[in-house]
Amino acid sequence: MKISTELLKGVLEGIVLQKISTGETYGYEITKYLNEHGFEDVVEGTVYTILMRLEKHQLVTVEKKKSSLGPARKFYRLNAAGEATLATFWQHWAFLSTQMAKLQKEDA
Amino acid sequence: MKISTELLKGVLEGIVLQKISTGETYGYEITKYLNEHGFEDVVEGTVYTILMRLEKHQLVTVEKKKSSLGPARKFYRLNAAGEATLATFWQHWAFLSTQMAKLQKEDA
DNA sequence: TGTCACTACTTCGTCATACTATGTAGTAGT
DNA sequence: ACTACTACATAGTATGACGAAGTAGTGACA
Repeated sequence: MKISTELLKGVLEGIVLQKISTGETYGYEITKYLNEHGFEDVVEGTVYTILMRLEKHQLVTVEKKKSSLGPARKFYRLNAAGEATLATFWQHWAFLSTQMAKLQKEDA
Repeated sequence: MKISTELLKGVLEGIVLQKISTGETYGYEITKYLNEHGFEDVVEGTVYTILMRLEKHQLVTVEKKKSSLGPARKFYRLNAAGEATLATFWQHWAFLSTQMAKLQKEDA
């Protein structure tokens, strides 16, 4: 299913944070992961810009490691600020979901 | 709760469509409604730009009516295209919610 | 009469974010 | 050499929500 790009705004960053929180990972892997979990149309460029942003906002730490099958990978890990941002994200998401569910039932 | 503006992208338009679908209404009323249903910080300017967009995309019909306590109101109603867009919106929302719920549980 | 509060709509400029498109490079297999 | 896959980077574009400001109509009240 092709979700409108606008609907993904703000959401993708949260998903990337979530993915990183489950263990260090890198851009290419995140992209593949998203593509296999309902976000088929998310491309590398999008993921990399998010990762750059996370780094700029100091929510992650980065470590470059050589790979045996291709160029070096940049592994990302959440720091405390990143964990906090992720927690806030889920709170916002939960709140939004709740409100949306209510509005959808309203009247009908 | 103050939801990040980015998270609302695409969502607000859906909510406005939903609200209109429950009976003809106008900008000022929609704004008040949103403010009382979890979207406290949505301002008039935002709602009016959405309404303009809906009209431009021909998803609504508009009818101006005099009011007894203020300037005339522009009442909006969904047409067939609007109903279809609303239905699609809820499908996308449902899909997104489902995926998000899965990702949140993943690993943990 | 003048002022204020509330109702109601409009528009301009700004910002953040996702996407398009393209490019660079390393490794491995043929 | 060529191709495929892995991996990262970035310039430019479009979209949509928001801040801020303005315009108007009505009624209340001093």
